Amino acid sequence: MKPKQPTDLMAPPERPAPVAGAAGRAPGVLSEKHVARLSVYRRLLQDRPAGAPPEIYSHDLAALSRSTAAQVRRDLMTIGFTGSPARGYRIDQLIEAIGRTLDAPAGQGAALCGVGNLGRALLDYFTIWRPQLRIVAAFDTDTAKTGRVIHRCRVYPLAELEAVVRAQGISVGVITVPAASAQRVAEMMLAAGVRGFLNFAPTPLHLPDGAYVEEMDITTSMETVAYFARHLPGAAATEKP
Amino acid sequence: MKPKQPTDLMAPPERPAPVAGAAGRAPGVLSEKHVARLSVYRRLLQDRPAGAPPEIYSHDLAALSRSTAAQVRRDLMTIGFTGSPARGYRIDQLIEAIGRTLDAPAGQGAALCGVGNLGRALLDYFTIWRPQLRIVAAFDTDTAKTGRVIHRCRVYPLAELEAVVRAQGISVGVITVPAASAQRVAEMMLAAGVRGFLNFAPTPLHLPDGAYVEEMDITTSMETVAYFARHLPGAAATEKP
DNA sequence: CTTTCTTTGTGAAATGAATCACAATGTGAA
DNA sequence: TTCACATTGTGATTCATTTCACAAAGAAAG
Ligand SMILES: NC(=O)c1ccc[n+]([C@@H]2O[C@H](COP(=O)([O-])OP(=O)(O)OC[C@H]3O[C@@H](n4cnc5c(N)ncnc54)[C@H](O)[C@@H]3O)[C@@H](O)[C@H]2O)c1
Ligand SMILES: NC(=O)c1ccc[n+]([C@@H]2O[C@H](COP(=O)([O-])OP(=O)(O)OC[C@H]3O[C@@H](n4cnc5c(N)ncnc54)[C@H](O)[C@@H]3O)[C@@H](O)[C@H]2O)c1
Repeated sequence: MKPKQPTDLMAPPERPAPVAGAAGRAPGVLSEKHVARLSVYRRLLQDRPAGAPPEIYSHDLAALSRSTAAQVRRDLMTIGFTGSPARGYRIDQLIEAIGRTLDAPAGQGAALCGVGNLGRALLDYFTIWRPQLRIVAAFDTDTAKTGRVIHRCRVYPLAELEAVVRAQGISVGVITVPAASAQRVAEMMLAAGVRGFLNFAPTPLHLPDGAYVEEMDITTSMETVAYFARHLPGAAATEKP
Repeated sequence: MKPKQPTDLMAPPERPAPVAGAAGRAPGVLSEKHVARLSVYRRLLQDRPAGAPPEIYSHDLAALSRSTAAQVRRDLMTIGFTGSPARGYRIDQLIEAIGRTLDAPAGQGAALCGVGNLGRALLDYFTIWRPQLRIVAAFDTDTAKTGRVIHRCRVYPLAELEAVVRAQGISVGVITVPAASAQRVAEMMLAAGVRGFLNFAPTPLHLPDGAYVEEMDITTSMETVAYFARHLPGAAATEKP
């Protein structure tokens, strides 16, 4: 009946507890929500049609991104970007300012582990990607897949992970291996110097502080959507009457 | 200089504003966060090894799911599930209780639109899926893909969407078409009766209240991970010195 | 030049979510 | 049977995020 963790001899009762991907942010570092919204703003602004005006108001950017005008202004405030009351925000400058915050000046490399159905789709998707953040190496245990180049990305055997990650200074890892291997592969990447993880396997990763993990849990997202499809205001619930 | 939205003649200044997928929840309906965590709890409990004990403590479930014991207890409280102070929570009963909350008693059908790289990977992934929530139809404009059966799922031409969705009472839509088509395809699905959307296209969908949308923005997730890989406490930032 | 707009930037307030902390519970050991 | 103790359930509290609301700015019209 003893608990696994015997009430931590001399620490306060309940665990310090990780909230999001990693431990509490350092000062001056944005929150996950801010970063995510800035990423969306930038993409929407970059995707604008050619003839569009060179400025934009907070409420127009809000409408594009399903946000609110106040939220947009707050977000831009956090990166110290200012506009003019009469003309709004300069789009080209805003894109650049977001880039200064989000992008690594010298670029950043990512590695993908598990070149299966999903891994190949992602490799394809990210080839058409800006040089600031690219998948520069892939790894798999299947010898039918290693040694080849898929979607311009070389696929290495897993044994070479440490060497390749170190040599290329890769800091981001994308995990698309079966659930049973995800934890082990993540630890290998961490040991090789990877600091940020995007995990598609349906198992939460357990990594120490000093690693940031984002769970892309498609199963949970699907279940969430299904739940709200039934519980929306005015939904007669898809249940037998 | 006139704004697109002329300060809403008689509504309060700034828009009511959608926060998450849809409008404010009805009373008695869980929050997105609660639903997402419950989904994770259930999957972790179902995936337990055979010999594991039939009960679990909040702090053990918390450790599995990267949550906290207090959080777990709160979540179970919201669905009215109770355990015993001495033995914890009965796992079989808990799985069932979560199912009563998350699953539609009569099952729920989903449709996938866009059978490309990502769409095929998802079809494959969701074939091995419990009957409570299944992808029962796929749609594409490419005649090379329609008429066939991929991963046990029939692929229909887009023109048949309305008829098939209505006939099968499909309530969930998965969007994996190119960004330029996403909004149009979503509107078709909505018109046919789909209420919940999982959008993989890198453009936010604009649907009226009465639809729930979850954006699976892989690009943004990737940029977020890259950002925190550089800004973790103790990260020397991947920038040239 | 002055008036009339609309918008920005931002303290202050409101809302929402996570955490704390502890009384109540009940089990197993003595 | 009684004691000791780890865990549950939950009100209260803290923390984070969003929204409100308004002073300040500046362009256009008269
Ligand atoms: N396919 C999807 O749409 C989808 C959706 C959500 C989640 N996922 C998850 O993503 C992961 C991959 O899915 P998939 O459909 O691509 O599976 P898959 O079986 O097609 O691909 C897995 C790949 O990983 C490789 N692999 C296995 N063990 C490995 C190891 N230890 N190191 C390196 N490579 C290894 C295999 O050789 C294979 O190429 C799974 O965890 C799955 O649950 C997939
Ligand atoms: N591949 C990935 O890993 C990935 C990652 C993130 C986001 N996405 C997004 O998901 C979407 C699909 O990506 P993909 O790589 O599978 O692209 P893809 O080009 O391989 O597939 C697109 C499919 O949609 C079909 N299609 C096109 N227009 C259609 C329409 N109006 N109605 C129905 N079907 C239509 C095409 O025939 C094709 O089969 C894109 O929006 C992409 O940006 C993909």
